[in-house]
Amino acid sequence: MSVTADAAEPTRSARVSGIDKVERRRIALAESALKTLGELGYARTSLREIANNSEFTHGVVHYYFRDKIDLISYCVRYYKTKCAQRYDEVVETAESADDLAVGFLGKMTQTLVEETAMHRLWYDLRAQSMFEEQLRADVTAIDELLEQMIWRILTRYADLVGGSPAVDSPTAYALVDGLFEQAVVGYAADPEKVPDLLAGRVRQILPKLIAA
Amino acid sequence: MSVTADAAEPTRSARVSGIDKVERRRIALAESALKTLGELGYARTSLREIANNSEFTHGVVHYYFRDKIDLISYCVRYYKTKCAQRYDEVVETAESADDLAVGFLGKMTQTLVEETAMHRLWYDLRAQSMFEEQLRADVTAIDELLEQMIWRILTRYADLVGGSPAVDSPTAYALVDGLFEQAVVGYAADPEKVPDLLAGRVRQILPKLIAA
DNA sequence: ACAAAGTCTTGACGACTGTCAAAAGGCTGG
DNA sequence: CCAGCCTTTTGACAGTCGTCAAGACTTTGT
Repeated sequence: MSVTADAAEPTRSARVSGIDKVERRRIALAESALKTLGELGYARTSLREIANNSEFTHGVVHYYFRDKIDLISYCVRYYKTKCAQRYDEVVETAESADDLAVGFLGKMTQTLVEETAMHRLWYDLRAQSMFEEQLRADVTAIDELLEQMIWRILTRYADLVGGSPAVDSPTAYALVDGLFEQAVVGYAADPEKVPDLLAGRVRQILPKLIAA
Repeated sequence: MSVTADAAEPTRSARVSGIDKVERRRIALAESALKTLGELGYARTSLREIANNSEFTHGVVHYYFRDKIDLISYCVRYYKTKCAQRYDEVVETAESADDLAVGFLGKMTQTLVEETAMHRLWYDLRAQSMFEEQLRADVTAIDELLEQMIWRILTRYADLVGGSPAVDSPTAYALVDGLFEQAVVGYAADPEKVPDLLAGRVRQILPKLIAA
């Protein structure tokens, strides 16, 4: 569906080029919103703050999005299209278990460092979804995407190492995610060491998830 | 330090029985606040809402706590004294690896079911602490406590099984916590199956964390 | 070039927030 | 039993929030 907007639909009979323009505006808004959300977190981010940190006014936000949840929800869906295919290239090009492990861990620490804010926001939103029903659907959708991503890596790893996964897909995801979340939470306190610690720990765990 | 209050200190020359009374009031407020926080989450909980769901008025809250963060922070510290010793009895009384595993998993699923709201709040607060400095210290303190708790269980388990831990303490905690958080997040969607799934998964993982 | 549709700005609204101060009530020591 | 401190209530404040409407501006079809 590619980030379709069942949203505010501001223009009813949009011209052929207009619908693209609207979509572009929405994406621009979303990207700006994501920047602010990543810095302040869900709770402390207001629509006015989002508008302030962008080239738009707060009225525009409500013109392109029905309400706050609609915007956030759109942001989340937009974000997901970017995040879950992060390791796909590594999975496809790796020709040995070590290739895969090194590539995977490299990408992982890279995104931890370069997109810390976005990961913070993700864990924030997942927590918020426990209290706000309207976020639930989008959050679980992303969770499934991430789970599948980890599963692709693990099964490929098993292939290369000549074994098979010793745990099911949700378990594998929960374990890796636990390590990653720990790294995201602790990153602010020690940006130097945390990435390497994470890499080492995941590397240590990976083989344990494979059975001969 | 046992939930000491470097807080509002409302009464300066409190009578000997007065200081207890103040502390009791604080605890009552905190317990009521935790109930509301557990239901609504950190962001959506206001001081007035906390007061409404209690026998006190909103003025009293500010009489016993300097501000909102002071209250939340006190709640968190109060909560931690209850949560981290949950498995201690099991660890001490278990005489076989199976004893320990069964007891541990039992308590774990029990607290998942009976104190879901409190666990939701915990993951919410940990996420918030990434954005709100004032929560950071208390949150990491609890995290360390929980880590030590898991470590006690794992080392005891290793003893009983005649091996030694194959991962370090932070890793073990991150893995188990990942599984538990997954269960907490998913509990609302399927309260029937999630506890058993969690138990099964942890049981599957435990032996993998031990080296001969 | 004109009218219509789309886009954007601005200002306002009601509701809610954390915080505080003034005053009333209650308890205890003398 | 009264004075004085502790506790609580109540009402108000300044600020922020999401939302919306009225109008101005811009683009487009004809």
